[in-house]
Amino acid sequence: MKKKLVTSALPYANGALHLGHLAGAYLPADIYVRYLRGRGRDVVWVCGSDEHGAAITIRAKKEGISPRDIIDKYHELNKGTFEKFGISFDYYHRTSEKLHHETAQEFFTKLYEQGDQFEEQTSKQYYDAEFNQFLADRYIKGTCPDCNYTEAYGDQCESCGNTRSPEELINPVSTLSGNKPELKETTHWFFKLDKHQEWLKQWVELGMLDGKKHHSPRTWKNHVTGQCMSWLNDELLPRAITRDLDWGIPVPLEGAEGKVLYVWFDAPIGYISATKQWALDNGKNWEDYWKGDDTELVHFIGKDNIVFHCIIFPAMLKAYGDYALPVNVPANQFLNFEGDKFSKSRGWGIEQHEYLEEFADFPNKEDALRYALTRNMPENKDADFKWDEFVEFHDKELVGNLGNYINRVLVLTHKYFEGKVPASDTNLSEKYAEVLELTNALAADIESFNFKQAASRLMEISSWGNTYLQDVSPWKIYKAEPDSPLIAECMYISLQVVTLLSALTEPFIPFTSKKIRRLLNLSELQNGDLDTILSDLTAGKALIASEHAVAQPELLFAQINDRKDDSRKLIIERQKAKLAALLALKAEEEAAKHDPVKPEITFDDFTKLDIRTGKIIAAEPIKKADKLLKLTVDLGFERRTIVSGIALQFKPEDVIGQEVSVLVNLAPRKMRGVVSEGMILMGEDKKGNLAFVGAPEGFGNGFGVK
RNA sequence: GGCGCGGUAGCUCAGCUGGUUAGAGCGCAGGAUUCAUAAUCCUGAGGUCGGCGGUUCGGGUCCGCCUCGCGCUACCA
Repeated sequence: MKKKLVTSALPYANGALHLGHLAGAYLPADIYVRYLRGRGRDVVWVCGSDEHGAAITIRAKKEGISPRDIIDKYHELNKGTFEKFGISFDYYHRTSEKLHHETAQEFFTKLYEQGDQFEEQTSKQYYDAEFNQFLADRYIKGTCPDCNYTEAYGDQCESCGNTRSPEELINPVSTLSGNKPELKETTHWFFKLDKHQEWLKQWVELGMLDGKKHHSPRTWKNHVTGQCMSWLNDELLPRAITRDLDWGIPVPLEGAEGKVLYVWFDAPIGYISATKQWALDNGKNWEDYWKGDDTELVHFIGKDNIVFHCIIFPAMLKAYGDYALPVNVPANQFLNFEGDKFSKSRGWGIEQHEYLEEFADFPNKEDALRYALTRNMPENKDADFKWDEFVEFHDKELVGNLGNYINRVLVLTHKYFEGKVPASDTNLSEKYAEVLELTNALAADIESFNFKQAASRLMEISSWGNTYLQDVSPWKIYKAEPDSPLIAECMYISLQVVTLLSALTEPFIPFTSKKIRRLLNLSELQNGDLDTILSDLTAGKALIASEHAVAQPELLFAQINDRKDDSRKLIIERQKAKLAALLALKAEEEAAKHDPVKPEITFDDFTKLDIRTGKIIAAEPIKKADKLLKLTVDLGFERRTIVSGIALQFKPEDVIGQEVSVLVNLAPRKMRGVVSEGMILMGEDKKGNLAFVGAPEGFGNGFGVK
């Protein structure tokens, strides 16, 4: 069996993680790795904090603390929270470590020395003269040309959500000095991704690498292959891998002072440095897990990371040479929260550590959440986390099905056999048949990354147990014939199934698994134990021996909708009340929202605008543009072609004859190949509905609007 | 406009390379049972598999067109 190297996306050490993150890249990996350990596989699972990038330095500046303060805080928080949820990384590293800096620099240097992997490009970028430094996109603020939001960043406007580039911003300002930045030339290194396009395509589409079969593409998820192919069928472009910034990994070249590796270049190398550190601490050789034919790499990520992990990082690894490429990248889609995206700024959703605090008095809260997230994992499409579903999974499946089953078996064992596993000469192979089939299916589900289905198999197994108990009904037999061997047989088999469940639950709900082991009075599971149990099951052997004494029954889960104790229910009610309050607040804000009044201008400014009345006399759609209409406007003294972004709301035939106001002295601009000579004035309401602003019918064309 | 993913019972979702009467859980209706946390077990009702057309002996499953949802991307002077 080959070694396995498993990675989970490195969390950015600039904030806490929410439930969606857990369900996306950490919980599935944990299930997978725990399972592999149980099967006795040689597996290493690494992760760590991603601690570079401009977002961290900007935040530090804003809060008057150092970047180090921020990354230390969130590294500790995220690491600790993962531990509390039983997320069992072998190593949780951080990219600010010296070992990582060295590893990333060495990686860069080796590619650089090959001569044909990188190219230098010089371009003009904004520069802050006072601080003597180039400005990363995030360091530039200005007015968004789309929505007039005055605090838009150079890479994105947080008000309208559109992506930006710094040059588009109106009145750009450096966030460092507050001055207007100047454009200045700077040189950066670009990774020539285009060089790798051909083999990448072969690799993703056919699973072929260097003329050999590397993996079966059918085992990859549709949306993963799909997104990769949409990139690979297009033209890949060289990507900048350096930035002008003072926080990060210095570019290890002469004359590259003030430049660092771009975070996305250094972050995935974090998987390598984490493995190195783990190997150092455990007396292993990291290269055994990264290089050669005896190892398999699997990346667990969210869908936003697909391109990095399936195209860019593999290209980097291949360019370096020797490294194994991932055999699968089981990216999950996104988890929403009660119908909307998780959003820290809007307070929508719940973070992992918040959950632990809010549910402090909820018994088995870790497994309750792990289970709910697993059963509703966004494996192939976006999913929605709802408290009602959380309650349902908990009370119906964990309590009613699994917990109840185990309790029934233990109670009956004590009732009829003084807490000892009875003896029986039944044919286990025969009795195991259906359970074995379900168990094999569960294992296959995990190995093919179908964790949602695998979790439901657990329920099928305990459901089989419940049905079996019901079919035999030992309590009925007991009334007529207390010494019947059928009772012993039934309990003997049921105890085997409970023992099996103690191991099968481990990857999913490890805290519960541990409890079940304790109730059965069996030792804690070790690596490889699951494998032994599965082969015993296959061979029809006993998993728990006759005469073995089990512990006193104890409930594994406390029902939420409990008639006698509403404490758990109240916790859920509190969460729901929070949601209702947020929704009310949202509606209120929505109603009160209005665009801020723009900065004052002079009358002279106003008179520069030449606005005239006009009438649309022709209109036609523009090819390959959803939102644009090509309009011909009669201004009385001339006719003009004007391109207007109204096609989503107005059909060409509806606007002909429309009276409009036109800004006529606006500089012409070409859009989708059509030159627009002016702008039609439109009113726009909160929902984006548009209305023409024009003189009444018959007013006449070409008159000034003042 | 381009690209990707999805549209299957009231709800949440499974259905691999096409093959007999389309499945599960929850919910609903009826029944059984009392070992068990009002838990469990059985039975039942419910779907023209988004729409139209095509390939095929046969299509939820393949192809084309259309439509709706989500995401990325271009365009909103």
